[in-house]
Amino acid sequence: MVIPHRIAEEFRQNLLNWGRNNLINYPWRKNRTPYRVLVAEILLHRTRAEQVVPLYNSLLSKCPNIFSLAAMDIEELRRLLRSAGLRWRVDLMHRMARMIVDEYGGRIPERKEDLMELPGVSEYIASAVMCFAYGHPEPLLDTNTVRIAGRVFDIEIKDSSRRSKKMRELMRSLLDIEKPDIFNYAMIDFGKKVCRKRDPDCIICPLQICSYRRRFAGTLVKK
DNA sequence: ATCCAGAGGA
DNA sequence: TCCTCGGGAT
Repeated sequence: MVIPHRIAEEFRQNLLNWGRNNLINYPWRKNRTPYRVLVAEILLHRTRAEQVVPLYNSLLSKCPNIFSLAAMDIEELRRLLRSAGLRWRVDLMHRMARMIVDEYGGRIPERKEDLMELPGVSEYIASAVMCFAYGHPEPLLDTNTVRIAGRVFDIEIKDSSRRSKKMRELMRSLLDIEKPDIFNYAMIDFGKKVCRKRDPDCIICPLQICSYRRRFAGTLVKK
């Protein structure tokens, strides 16, 4: 699935323009050190962002850097993050912190291959750190961004599409090379606020080339 | 009941 | 290329 350059550019500019006034101001978007981005992305793993905010703040006050996280008592860490569920994720995060201290002297790797060697870190979290912390133009495939691409370009989306290489190349062709972080934030927030999974707000959608919109509008008229 | 800024294991 | 993990919000 190749998107014509002009269509991709139009999509890119429309999305960036929407993001200009609609990006959400999460705490992990303010001071984007590699450690803070990494911790946030792990907490955001299959967990709603609004639910992560208080946990992220309390975790960072307890563990302001990778060394304090690696030295943190595992039981205390489990208690701190209990309400987020996915308890095994806490153990992976702790193992990850110790590995970064032991093998990288406490510096978060800047190579994607190195990041993906860390426990609990795979394609998405590695790409997020590369983009948001280090400024590299990596596309992000998550539940929001894949859904948007599927609707806008009329591609059938399965749960496995997040790991699809073709979908990744499509997302890369849409990505804004100059502002990859803003583009990815805009994609995530647009998927959350407008192009929602349930009840998408097609009325205010600034993107004009979506086939899903036409189908949805049709059902609205019938009603 | 369904879904959530996915990753690990089979 | 399947499936499971998890508490919490809607």
